[in-house]
Amino acid sequence: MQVRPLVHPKIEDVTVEGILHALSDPVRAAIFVEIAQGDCAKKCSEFLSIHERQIPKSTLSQHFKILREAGLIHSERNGVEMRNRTRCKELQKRFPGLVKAILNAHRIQQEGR
Amino acid sequence: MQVRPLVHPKIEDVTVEGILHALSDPVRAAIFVEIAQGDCAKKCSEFLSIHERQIPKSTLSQHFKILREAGLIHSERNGVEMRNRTRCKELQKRFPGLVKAILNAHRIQQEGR
DNA sequence: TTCAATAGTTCATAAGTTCCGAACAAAGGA
DNA sequence: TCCTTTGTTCGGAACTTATGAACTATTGAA
Repeated sequence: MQVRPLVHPKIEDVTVEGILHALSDPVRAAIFVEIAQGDCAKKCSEFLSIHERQIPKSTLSQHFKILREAGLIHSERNGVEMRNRTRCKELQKRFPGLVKAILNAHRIQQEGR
Repeated sequence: MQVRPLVHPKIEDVTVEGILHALSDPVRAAIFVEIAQGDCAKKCSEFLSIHERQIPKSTLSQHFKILREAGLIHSERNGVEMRNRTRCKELQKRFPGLVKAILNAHRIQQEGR
């Protein structure tokens, strides 16, 4: 086994399909919402438990990979852990209003429970 | 075999996940864009060919089912064919700006080709 | 009323994707 | 060096999606 380098697409290669697919999963959407809300980068292991659900770490690792390769987050290895932050500013330039509308819709849906 | 009645969720049961999943497929996104643009209801068979691609009709039928059950379109049997229109107005009330931002993002992506 | 044509659905299965435990890698500290 | 922590990779099971063949349902013509 060998650990491959992290893949971050160039902003012009980011697709709507990729973004929608990544955020159509409730766990990934919840992770992204949390990363977007916090003002400092989050590490992966903070999400081993989310919304009263335990996520195995191999699954979590895949979720981060999908968010990263969709262009939604930027991940950086920092010693033994990983710092994740959103690419909202770049995304806002490429697809104005998209990420904001999705986050807003998720908030509306949460509130109606 | 038996043909089951069409399922249209109540607008309050429509989820962001469902919408994003439905529109994360390029064929479904293209179908939805076309239905949204036209000012009259479209029938399914108009999409047997889309973006230079031939879609088998069983596949097309599944795509319409997914769009319908995600709450994105309303389908009505009209004689031998089906009339499909979007539920944009209701969706705009439930998740303001969401559908518009997605359609806009798809347009931006199309233009950059 | 019977037949054929048209539009779309269902079913079975093949192909593809996702989930998750076990083994691994990489970095830091004792 | 060895242990701990954090995250990745691998492989198989579980789930989802795509598609051809067979079907239903409606219409119109003979």
